[in-house]
Amino acid sequence: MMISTKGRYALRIMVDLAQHDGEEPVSVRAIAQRQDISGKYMEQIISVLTRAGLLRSVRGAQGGYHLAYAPGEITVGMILRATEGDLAPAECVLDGAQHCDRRGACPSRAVFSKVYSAINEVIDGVTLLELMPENSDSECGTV
Amino acid sequence: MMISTKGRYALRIMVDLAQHDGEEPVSVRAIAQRQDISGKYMEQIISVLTRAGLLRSVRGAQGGYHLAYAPGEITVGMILRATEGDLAPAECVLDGAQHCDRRGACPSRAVFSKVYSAINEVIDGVTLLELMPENSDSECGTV
DNA sequence: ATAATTCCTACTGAATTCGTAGAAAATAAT
DNA sequence: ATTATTTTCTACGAATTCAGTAGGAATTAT
Repeated sequence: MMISTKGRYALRIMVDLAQHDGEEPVSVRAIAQRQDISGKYMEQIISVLTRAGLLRSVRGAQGGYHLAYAPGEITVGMILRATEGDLAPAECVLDGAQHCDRRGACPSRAVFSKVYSAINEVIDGVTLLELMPENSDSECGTV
Repeated sequence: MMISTKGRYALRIMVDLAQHDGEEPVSVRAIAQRQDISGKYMEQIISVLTRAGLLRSVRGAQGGYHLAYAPGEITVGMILRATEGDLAPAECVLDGAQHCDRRGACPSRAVFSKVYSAINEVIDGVTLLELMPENSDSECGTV
């Protein structure tokens, strides 16, 4: 179980915003109600997404959030990396094995590297556009 | 960062045992010294691997552990699943979306499913044999 | 018997996760 | 100008997981 609710909520939030792309900014409260997520918790997740540059905010009354890019330009990878951090199965994959001083015995690194690549290929290959229910071919519960 | 030391240690333990395959059983202490891992902690990890059927134990003095199968028949997937649990990015991937009552909005599931498959393909495709340093083409530090 | 070893279970400190809570700052509406 | 709405920031807390430590019971070669 490696992707926490933070990342999963982030995906739902982004899809929700994608569905209101081009309209007026959407408030935290509106998303929270639709998605049935704690508004206060969502606030923090949205703030991460905003700081990561994936969302733009409009402050004040009637304010809210909207996507910083078109749904087709935002990948699942961007969203998950912003909220969950890099999805590397081990540190050595990220830092180029700085502390891999295992006296030659470094069995895991090659596998972890492959896993890392495989994950990234998937999540960087899917955009918000494909995640939107109207474009999705696999409805929930039917598959 | 999703694979904890438990899983990483397990891999090192299994490789260590693979290198002593066919010899007398190897004690926890011996592996702990070679791998520089807390013996007491290793004990718990080894016990998991044993209960999972990947190791056989020999009790009493001069006892220890050895692989339950040939190195070529034990995959990284078996080891990681035994120690880390299933490497599913989300529950819905595992249980067939029992509690996926998201009023139709289930964007994440398809991606998570793909990630899951990609991970499994990698870890089920590598055996202990390939992880052994003498068979490994990518030495630590050189890649 | 004794020493070596697996086996079992409980505990702990630190970190992470999933929120709650409150208040400050900005802004549209009135 | 005041008010209501909304973002923004920061701190706190309960539950869980991680990475070990600790101690002793059971088993067996010597």
